[in-house]
Amino acid sequence: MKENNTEELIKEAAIKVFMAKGLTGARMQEIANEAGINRPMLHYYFRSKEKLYEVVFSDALHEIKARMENLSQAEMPILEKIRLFIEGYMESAIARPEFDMFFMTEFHNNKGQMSEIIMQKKTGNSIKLFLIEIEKAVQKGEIVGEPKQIFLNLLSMLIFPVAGKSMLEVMLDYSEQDFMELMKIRASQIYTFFERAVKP
Amino acid sequence: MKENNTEELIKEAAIKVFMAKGLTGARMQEIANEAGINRPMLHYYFRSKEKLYEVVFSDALHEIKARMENLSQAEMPILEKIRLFIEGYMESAIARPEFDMFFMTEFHNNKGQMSEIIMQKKTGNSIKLFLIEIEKAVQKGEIVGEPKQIFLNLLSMLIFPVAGKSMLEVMLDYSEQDFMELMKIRASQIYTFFERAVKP
DNA sequence: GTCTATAGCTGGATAGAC
DNA sequence: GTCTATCCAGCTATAGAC
Repeated sequence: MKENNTEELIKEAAIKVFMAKGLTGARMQEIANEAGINRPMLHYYFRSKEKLYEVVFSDALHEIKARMENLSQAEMPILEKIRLFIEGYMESAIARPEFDMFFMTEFHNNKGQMSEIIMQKKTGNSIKLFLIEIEKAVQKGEIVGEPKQIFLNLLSMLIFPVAGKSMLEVMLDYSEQDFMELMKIRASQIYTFFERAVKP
Repeated sequence: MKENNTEELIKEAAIKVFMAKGLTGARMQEIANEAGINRPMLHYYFRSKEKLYEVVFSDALHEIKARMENLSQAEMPILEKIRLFIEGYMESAIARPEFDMFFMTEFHNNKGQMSEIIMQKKTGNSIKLFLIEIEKAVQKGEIVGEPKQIFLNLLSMLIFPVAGKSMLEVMLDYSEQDFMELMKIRASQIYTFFERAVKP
């Protein structure tokens, strides 16, 4: 049963290194060290660096997709839906804060390929659906503002502080702990801010 | 006078390639192609890949620093100061949208080194000063909210859409032009949204 | 200053013993 | 399945002619 164990060990190590350094920045030696094994083992289990990366990527995509699909389809006021979405997103983001920056980098370095993947897996649909719901709510007068822009504001407030963790820690002179304190209350803070900004 | 010309040509090409692929992802050959010269010329002018990167980095830092120091020190209502800051930031960001993502990546890959640079150049100070101004304004009752969080919301709305350009274009199925349309009206949209959210 | 040719190294991948 | 030794491609960097 050592198979599963080593394979899992490698994957965890690979997540850590690839998320931190990216595909080109990561070194197979570093992943091997992190996993406490030697380089040839990586190839034994995953054949090549690219293949290993693909596995890590596709696991992460699965989780990010779930994070984005947190919008309830039930009948309820738009602000209540958004409140639930914010809470779901932040909960997931606190558990795996590396993923936000990882995907921003992926899109940046690899726009074409990402576009194909998103189209295939229809991950973009849930986003567009969300936007449409906001448009309807604005038309009905439930909330006020320019739909695309307020949606962009919501996404920004959710994603940026998580993706920009390192940047903020340096700029604001925060420790990892200060940052986590900020994140814990963030869901409710975003909601309050957003609600004030869009309430008629 | 060909010196200046070629040197500038290389720098522009290097900005383009480094910003898109990062230090490890960029290839000297690609920079040479982009500049319309051959590889040895890059070394003739800048000695090494690292040195060339440092030049590009330090130019970009200079501009980003200016972008962040747009907060007027004159006596005026906090919301007016913020309005001017938003406008200044967006104007600069539209001219050089690559820089936002570049620095997020730099901080992410290189937190320790970035921390040293920021401390030396005191770029962090203007950020902290901004935060203090917001704290004062909240105390005086000019605006309402948790200072750190509303500041974070403002930064998010400014930086994320620019840094996440590629991500948003794919997710929302936007062309480069759709995106630019969105950005043009963004400064005033952010201000309106922010004002509604923090006005007592 | 600009080019061609080439040295030299880093790091991914594999052969083969155990 | 795991390790040591080794190969080889890709890339940075430089020597040297013009």
